[in-house]
Amino acid sequence: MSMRQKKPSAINVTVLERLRAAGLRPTRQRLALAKLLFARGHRHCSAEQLFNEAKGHRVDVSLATVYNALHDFTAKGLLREISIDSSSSYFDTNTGNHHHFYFERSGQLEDIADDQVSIAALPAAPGGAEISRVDVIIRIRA
Amino acid sequence: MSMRQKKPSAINVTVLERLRAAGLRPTRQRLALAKLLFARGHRHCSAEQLFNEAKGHRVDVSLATVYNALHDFTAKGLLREISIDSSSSYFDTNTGNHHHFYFERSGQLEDIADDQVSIAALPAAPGGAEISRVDVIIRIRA
DNA sequence: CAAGTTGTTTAGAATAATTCTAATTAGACA
DNA sequence: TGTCTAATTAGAATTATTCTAAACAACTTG
Repeated sequence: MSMRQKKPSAINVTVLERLRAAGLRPTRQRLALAKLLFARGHRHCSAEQLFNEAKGHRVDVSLATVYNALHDFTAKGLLREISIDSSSSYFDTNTGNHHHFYFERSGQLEDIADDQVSIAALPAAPGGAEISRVDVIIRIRA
Repeated sequence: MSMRQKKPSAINVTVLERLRAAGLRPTRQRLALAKLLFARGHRHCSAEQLFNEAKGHRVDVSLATVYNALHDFTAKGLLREISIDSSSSYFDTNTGNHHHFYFERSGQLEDIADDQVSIAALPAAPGGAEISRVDVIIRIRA
């Protein structure tokens, strides 16, 4: 009967279902992190950012768990990993086809819808190999 | 009169001139590294790779110097830095407009000439900001 | 619902890439 | 040549990330 016993809200249910559907055990930590990631619209997030956010929300997880969760989510297609800057990588909750603006000054990323960029004349992959994806990054200086 | 006294070859002269033109003091180490980088066609290279190559050629440089030189060369427009993989960055001797194939299996990069990829309908940068460059990376799985 | 199995979490150590520090060395130019 | 200043260096420090091995918790079965 304590306040600690949460009744499952809509967001909790959908997040839980997403984890299960992906074949990931919905543990406390994964649920909490997924909720932070997927609660509202799409977002870009580094491991460190998510870790700090979790701390802010009194979610007690280790940094190792954050890395594990991000990689597990990525492996199951719930996230997409982007590396623009060799100093750290970002995880994008938008896993569909799309591209990015990268603001060099702030290190921020912004999505560009797939249909905003049209690539004509993509060269064939050498040796008929399979293209796993095409990333377009538009770097903004100022 | 010793063998140690090298007479400047064509490549040495051009490399020396390139450094001077870029406003970089042509020190022994920078000359040796630039020679390795620019001797023949374009190439992609990590700091570690260049360091090992230097060792193989009995060029006695520290890893810190390799990093310094690569960053100095990049700052002066002699190289372009690319980060595809958050685990390490590559430096490309081709500083003109062009794009890349990235072979996920081997970690190798291959240039794609600018005219092989045509991007139509680039979105305007938010707030009229200046685009510093557009990178297209085609990832090859197999 | 108790026990067992397996997948997860964790703190902390370990690693890898890169940068920093402070002392030494060496181009440039008078 | 001597002086000035930038470049080099070894090694320590830092940062992002991964590993390790033990503790734990989710699912399953009895």
